[in-house]
Amino acid sequence: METIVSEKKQRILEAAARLFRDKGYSATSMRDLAGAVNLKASSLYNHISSKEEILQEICLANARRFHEGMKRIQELPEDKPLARLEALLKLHIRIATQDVTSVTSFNDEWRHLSEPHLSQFLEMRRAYESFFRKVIREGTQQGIFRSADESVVLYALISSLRWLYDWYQPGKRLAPTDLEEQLIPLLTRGILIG
Amino acid sequence: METIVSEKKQRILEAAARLFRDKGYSATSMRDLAGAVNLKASSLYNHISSKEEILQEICLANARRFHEGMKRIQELPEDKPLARLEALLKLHIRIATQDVTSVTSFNDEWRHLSEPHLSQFLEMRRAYESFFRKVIREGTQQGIFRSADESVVLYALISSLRWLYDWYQPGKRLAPTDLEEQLIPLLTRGILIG
DNA sequence: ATATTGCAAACGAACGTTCATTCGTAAAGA
DNA sequence: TCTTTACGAATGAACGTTCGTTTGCAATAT
Repeated sequence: METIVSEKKQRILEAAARLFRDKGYSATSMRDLAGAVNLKASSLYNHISSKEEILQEICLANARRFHEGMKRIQELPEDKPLARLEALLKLHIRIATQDVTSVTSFNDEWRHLSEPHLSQFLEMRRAYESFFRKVIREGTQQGIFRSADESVVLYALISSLRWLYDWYQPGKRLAPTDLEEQLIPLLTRGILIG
Repeated sequence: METIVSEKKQRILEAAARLFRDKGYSATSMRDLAGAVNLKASSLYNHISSKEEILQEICLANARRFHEGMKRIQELPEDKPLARLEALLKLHIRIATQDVTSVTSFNDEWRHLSEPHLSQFLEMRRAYESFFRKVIREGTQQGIFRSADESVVLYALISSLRWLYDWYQPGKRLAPTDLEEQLIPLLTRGILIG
């Protein structure tokens, strides 16, 4: 039984994501990673071709998640910027809580990618941020959001969710839906008028 | 003319902070750092005793900044939680905009500290967060802040300022005071009642 | 039989750090 | 005034270690 990526490779990727989150990409050695999946370092290369390929796959997988989520949100009506914004926040929260460890690589470790993957990654992120910006701008133009510096609002919102990647522990205290209920009003009230 | 830390050492620390922000602590080599201050790697050791000492000093300097700021805020009256919260946010913004590069080490690279410095650092951070929590709790108890999960509010607020360390560029577009005027209402409206 | 997986051993490169030495300057001794 | 001593700062060479990765071969699974 073979999927696109073998079961063992998947286990390696998941262990790598956890190590990258805890120690960072550069401080994680292939021997560390091998130990985490009960292998020797050399055996890893039966399943992956390089350390950086691991990082690439993790970053790319998350980039795809955001991209697909964005496409779905783009189909929501343009005259309802609040619904679109809430959907964007929900998307963030869902991705972060579903795959806590690997999102850290997506957020912090991407810079260790080398070309051409670095440029590809940055382009995808730029596109995503650009859509996020558009939603904010539309809300402001329609008089629903307070007018404020677009970048400040964008980055404040995005990075207000970053603690999730570091500190959210699945199954403990708060379920993802609880988080949504707490966070989305907290964040949207800041920009909504009235 | 000698200060506690020599002028040259200060230049090394600043170059290190920039490199640590751009590449991370582990990915920054002593040869990288030496090149940034026009020296050879071996020459650095006339001014510092180890790579980790550099990280220690950067992290400790920022921890002190937060600690001192916190002490000043603790003197504000307890029955004005909003003023205290605003002061906390202002403190964050001021520190982040004044020393953009070194705060990144404080936020992201501290984990590469070894004992006993790691424990010392974590204890200082715990104390700071604990005060932040207290301010939030007081505001809620006094009926000024909406009641919500304390941790969610705390971390959402703190990490909503994290983009500053990554992306804020001093002198460009926004002055620190502009940032305060934009950000503080944006963040406080989320938790304020009415 | 053939392909997949695991491992010990080894590779060159890079790492942080140490060392002996050198250079320039400035104080101290004659 | 000239010489000696002292010292901070910089350097190239080298140290031991760890890095990511490759190779050859045995074990296992198909």
